[in-house]
Amino acid sequence: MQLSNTSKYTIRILAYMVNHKDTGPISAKELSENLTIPYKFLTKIMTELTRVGFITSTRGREGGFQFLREASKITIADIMELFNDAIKDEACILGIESCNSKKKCAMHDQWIKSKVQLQKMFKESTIENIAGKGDKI
Amino acid sequence: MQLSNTSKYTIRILAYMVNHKDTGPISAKELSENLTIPYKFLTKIMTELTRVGFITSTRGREGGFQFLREASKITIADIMELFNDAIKDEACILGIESCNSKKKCAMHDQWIKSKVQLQKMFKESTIENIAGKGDKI
DNA sequence: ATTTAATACTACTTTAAGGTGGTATTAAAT
DNA sequence: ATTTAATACCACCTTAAAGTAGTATTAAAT
Repeated sequence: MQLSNTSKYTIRILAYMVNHKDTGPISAKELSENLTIPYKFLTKIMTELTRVGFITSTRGREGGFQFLREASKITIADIMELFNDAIKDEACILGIESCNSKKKCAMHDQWIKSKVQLQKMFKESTIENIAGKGDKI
Repeated sequence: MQLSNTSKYTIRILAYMVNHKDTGPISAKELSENLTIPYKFLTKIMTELTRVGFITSTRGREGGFQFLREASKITIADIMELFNDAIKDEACILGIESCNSKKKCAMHDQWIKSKVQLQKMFKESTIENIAGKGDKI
């Protein structure tokens, strides 16, 4: 019952990028060192984030990554979606295919309540608005 | 962001057992067939549930499994705990070791709210009280 | 006693996530 | 032109969860 490492890393990466967006492209090296994320794994993530258009990359010396989509338009839910980590509407907590409001699993009602609240939270949390919060850790 | 298959299976198994507790021991075969859980994987789970004292087993013909601990004393949180699936109090959603109320990660406040609600839900849901609910699916 | 139907145990295979290594490509700085 | 510091790509390794296979043990029914 937790996020994938890939989603966790991505959130921290993008939040870091918001907090350092004035000084030109940010390199994978800087991100890896400051966020203690394995370099090679991080570059794989960055390439993917570039591919889907969250960020752009500039190759070569002085290159790195910058936002393409506005940070206020990227939600935690978007990131979870990207890495197949999302809580889908139809997802049954007991993994039952045919579970829905007409034919419920044993935990349906409890779970619906929690699920809606979680989904809302993840959807309302944008990279922009979390980046300012929290301490530098 | 979901339960492990092992936890999902266990919840369904124990709920089924509550709903069929009058007719003596329930065999792994019956559980496997009625819940469409792979037989061999299910027996592994049953052995574990026996080992930790949720249920007892009787070997040999006419044998099977029965509750040892009362179903009203087994919560979803207990099951998640057993299979290393629990949402621990100190668990940071971004996976940061040193994250706590004094030194917060960027998502700390949002997550705390959801986390508390989830933990409460899982703790208050006992096998006994979910077993009666839902449709037979 | 033997058969049958059950659990228990041990070891293996498969799958997906997480992580690593090496090389090609790119572009600024020299 | 060459060096240097960056991303991109491709293939591999590791780990843990999920699932499978075979055999030993147990006890009721015959």
